[in-house]
Amino acid sequence: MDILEINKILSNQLRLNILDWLKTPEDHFPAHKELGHFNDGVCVQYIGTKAGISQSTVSSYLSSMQKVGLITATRHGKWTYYKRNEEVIRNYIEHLSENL
Amino acid sequence: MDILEINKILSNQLRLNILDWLKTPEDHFPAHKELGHFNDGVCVQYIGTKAGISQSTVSSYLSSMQKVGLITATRHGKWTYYKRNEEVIRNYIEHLSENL
DNA sequence: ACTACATTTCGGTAATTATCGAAATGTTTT
DNA sequence: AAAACATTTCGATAATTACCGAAATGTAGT
Repeated sequence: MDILEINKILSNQLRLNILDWLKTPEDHFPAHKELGHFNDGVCVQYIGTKAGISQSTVSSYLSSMQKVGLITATRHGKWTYYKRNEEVIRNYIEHLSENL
Repeated sequence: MDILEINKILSNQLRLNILDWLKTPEDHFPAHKELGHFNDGVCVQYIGTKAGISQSTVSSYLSSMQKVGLITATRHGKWTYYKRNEEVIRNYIEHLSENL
């Protein structure tokens, strides 16, 4: 668990927003046409549109977030879906409680 | 409580170190000649020396940390002593638990 | 294996943060 | 109120991060 890296990721408002939106995808994104559910989260395109940033930027944000474990990626057909990794998030906070 | 600002401050290793050292000053700093205790924390000079950064840099770090409330400053004679503000730190973590 | 479309990677520039030394300012004690 | 010393503020430059558009790559269905 690289606390410093996670903190860096959490020091950007857009990335905080993304993490927040992913808590309740149904409140922030249209249901995906093909899947009709959010079991594996939300696809890159929807997140980028919502955030108002380019595909390349959102992709880079998401992969950095995935790298430290905050979110997980699942591929369904053409799309990659991202969702929160609640366990890692919980661990992170737990770690802060003990060490900050 | 400005979570984003606090996260930014916590995304620097040196500032994390400072916060850590201030948990047990007696383990990391010499007892101050004039005071002989750490009730109000540690002076800027000692922290800067320990961190290996210039006075201006450490001063800027400390004031940014104070600005968001993570530490408090107390002046004793010629020196300004800084110590952790445990309440704010606890609140921050509590806030993360509920909102991250 | 080609098309159509989604996603990622690759340079590139603008904005922010890191960090310094020097100058300015504050405090205590003469 | 001047000396001696501590601390903060003020530019300046190096390093990092924020983003973008274009090119490259991956995938599903012809």
